[in-house]
Parts: sequence; structure tokens; C-alpha cells
Amino acid sequence: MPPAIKSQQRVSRMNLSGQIAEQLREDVLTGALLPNAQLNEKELALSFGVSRGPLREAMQRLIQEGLLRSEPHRGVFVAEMSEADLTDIYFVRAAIETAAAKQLVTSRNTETISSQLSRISEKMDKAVHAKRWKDGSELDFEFHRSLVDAAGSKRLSKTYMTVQAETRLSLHRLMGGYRRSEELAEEHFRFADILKNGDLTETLDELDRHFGDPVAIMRRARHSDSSEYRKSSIE
Amino acid sequence: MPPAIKSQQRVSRMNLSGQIAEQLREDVLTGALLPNAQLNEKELALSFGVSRGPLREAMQRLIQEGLLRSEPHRGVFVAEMSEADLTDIYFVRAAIETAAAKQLVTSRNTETISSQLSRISEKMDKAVHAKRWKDGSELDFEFHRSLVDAAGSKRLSKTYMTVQAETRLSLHRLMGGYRRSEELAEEHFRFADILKNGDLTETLDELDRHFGDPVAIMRRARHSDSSEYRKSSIE
DNA sequence: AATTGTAGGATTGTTGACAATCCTACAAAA
DNA sequence: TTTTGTAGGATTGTCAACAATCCTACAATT
Repeated sequence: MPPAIKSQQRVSRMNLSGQIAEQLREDVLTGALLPNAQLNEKELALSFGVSRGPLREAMQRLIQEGLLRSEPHRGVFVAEMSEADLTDIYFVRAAIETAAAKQLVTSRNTETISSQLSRISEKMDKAVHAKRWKDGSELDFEFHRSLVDAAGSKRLSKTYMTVQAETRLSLHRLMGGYRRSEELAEEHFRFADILKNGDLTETLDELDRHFGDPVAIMRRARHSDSSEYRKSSIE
Repeated sequence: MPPAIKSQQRVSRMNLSGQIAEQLREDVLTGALLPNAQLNEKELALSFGVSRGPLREAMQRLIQEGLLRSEPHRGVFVAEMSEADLTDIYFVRAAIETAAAKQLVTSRNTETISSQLSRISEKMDKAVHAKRWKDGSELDFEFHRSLVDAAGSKRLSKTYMTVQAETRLSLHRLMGGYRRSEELAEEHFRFADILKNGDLTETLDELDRHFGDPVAIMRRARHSDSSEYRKSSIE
């Protein structure tokens, strides 16, 4: 008599609106839906093969999340970040990453995460040297998200996910696209090393340096086509 | 010929789902809807005098916001905070308030806000001496929200609003209700004074002290009916 | 007694139709 | 020429009905 099957995995319940919300979120984040584009309910419902009801419910979720913007009776649009938005995003990202780093250092819990961050930095190094700028950018996002996730705060991670999404929305219009610099990985390696040392002041100082200044980033993006922040033709 | 009327006030567009979301949010925050209570769509739609569609849309907003919890095919419930949640909430609140205070101090922008905080502390003092504990608690919330708002970051304020709402949801079950201590206002006066001085290290240290430890708060709430954290009969 | 199967009722999820709103184009009036 | 009014079409907002799912109670089976 074989042992009874005992699954450790609970069945996940998800209705149409949940599935649609996930897909829409992905479409926004990957650029399939561009900033300021209108989401036409009739067309979208048709293309998802559902009625407008669950589509509207899904959109309400993303509106509350900040990825979409609703104008009652006019429609729903992909959110578009202004320069003031990006400045705010950088401020909040800094607050979050600072809190996460501080938590990791003060609880002497930097070993595992700094190894993980170094591994991501290695992959980033390969990507930038192969001029795969999009991949480099994705790994950059992953690096920072990993740092925040390592602090173990559900809410901090959720908030960070939102502001990271908003950073992605800002990338091409305000920040000049993917950063095209082979120094990208070095900076990240350096931070991982400093974090490993467990010195709070150094860690926080390096984090400050790492962030850069959103105003300067935007100015460079506006003024130079040869800027290191440019949408890659490889993409 | 009288001058043409030129209103500075744009007309606000709000549909049913927006209005319902606001009302539901208020009901959750004021305790009209208790943690873990189920929201029955049919009844609620009837009592709001609308169909279930906009009600569902409103609920999606609050679900994404974290005030409600959805179990597909079973219903929507008012979120209930666990002890782990409250610990996390305190962590995020600390991160946010720390970032706000730091911003205010480093930009030498503490004059106006410290005056405002002192005024709130005065009102708090009156409330606690009149044993209006609920009022004291509300003013406590207002104090902290004002501090964060003064930093001028839309996203920081929005995130804070959410974790503050979650703190309210935790108040009676995990924290023993309103804090009943006449020291409440003193602590807040003290913080306002230190903020006014503009010394970053002192400000951040005082903030740390001010927060207290969520674990200790919960332990006290569990172990003592004469605790200073108890639901007021005056309420 | 414990387990499985079934039916009914309550509630949630989805759909399609109708109502409401907005925008655009065009005509009429000043 | 400019301003105002109107109609039509497109899109969004809401509604009521039907479908799907879950839960509970009870009966049948082991």
C-alpha cells in the first residue's frame, strides 16, 4: 500500500480579475503598455476573452497601486512619471534601502545577502561587458530588490516593489533609458563588499553615493544623446 | 457688467466606486467594520443603494491598499493584523519617520513643523488630562502624520497613511486599546523641541526612544487589564 | 462511529444590456 | 470670424440576471 499523497502545496485560488491584474502589471512593467497610453476596456476585454467586469476590477487594483491612472468617465491610462515624481521616487527608495541596510547591519545578518549581491554583480558584469544593457538594468533592479527583501519586512518589500515599478516607468522618458556603463557592476560589487564588513556608517555612506542624484540623472538624459543612459538599439 | 466668475476650484470627478471606497475606508478606520468581519456584497450594495458592480470595484481598491483581505469565492474580510504584522508595521513606520525627520533637519526646515507639532501636543495634553483617551490617540496619529507630511514626499505620506491605518486596526486586539497615560503629551512636546533644535543625531535618537518596542507593547497588553493601553469606557 | 456522497441555499464571479458621460464635428447665431 | 448649440458616436459606469463556487446539513455506506 503506497503512502498517501501529502502535498505541501496549497492550491492557489485566483479569479479572472487577479489573473488580468497580473498580466496588466507585467504589460506595464515590460513596456508593452506605454506611459500615458489609454486602456480601452472594450478592446482589452475582447483580447483577454472576458467581460468588462473583471477587467475593471483588475484595473482598480493597479490604479490603487499607482501603475495606472483613472480619469472618471474618460478612461484609464498608464501612469506617467514627472520629474517631480522621479525625485520623490528616489527619495523613498533611499529611505527604504537605508532602513533595510541598517536592519541587516545592526542585526549582524549581512553574510548571506552580501554573497547573493556579489553573485548578482558578477552576472551584471558579464551583461555590461557583452553590452546587454537591458540585462544589466534588470540585474541592477534585482540587486536592490534583493537588498530590501533581505530585511524581511513584507511591507517594506511591497512598497519597494511599487517604487521600483515607477522607476521602470521613468526609465526611457526621464532617465535616458538603460545605463550603458561598464562601471555598473563595479559599483555594485563595492557595495556588496562594504555591506559584508558590517560597518553601519560606511554602508550607509556608500549607499548614498550609489544612488546618485535624480536631478543630475535627468539633466544628463535631457542634454546628451551620447549619454550613458540611452535606450539600447540592441534591445 | 460684473466680472465673470472665475473659479479656482476644479470640479472633482468621482464615480460611485470612488465614493463607496472612501466610505468603506472610513468604516474600517473608525471601527464600524471590525477586523475579520466579512463584507457581504448583497447587503452592502443594498445599504449603499447601488448595484454590486461599483461596490466590488471599491473593494478591490481597499484590498490592494491592504485594509481588506479577499478570499476568492469566499468573500472579502476586514484585514486583521497579527503580532508579526504589528512588528513589521512599527519597523516601516520607523523607517518612514526617520527619513522624514532626516529630510527636515538636513534641509533646515524644522521651524514651521516643530511649531505645528507643539500645537498638536498642547491639544493632546488637554485631551489626556480630561481623560479623553480616544482624542489623545487621534492627536497622536495626527502628530506623526504631520511630521511625515512635512517632508513633502507624496509617496512617503501615502505609504505612511497605509501603515497608520494598519496601526489603527491593531489597536484594540494587539495593543490594548488607547494609551491612557498623561505622559503622552510630554513625550510629544519633547520631540517637537528637539526637532526644533535641528540636531540630526538627537532628533533620530529621540525618535527611536519615542517609538517604543512593539513586542513590549503587545506583551503588556496581553498581561495586564490595568495596563495603560486599554479600550476606554469613555469612548 | 467514521467516512463519503448529495442536495440545497447562500454568496461570490461574470456577463451582456442599458444608461450616462464625454468628445468631436458641424450648423446656426452673433 | 467667433461663439454657442446640437447631434452622433465612442467609451465608460452601472445594473440585473445567470453561472460558479463554497459551505452546511443530512443520508448512505463502510
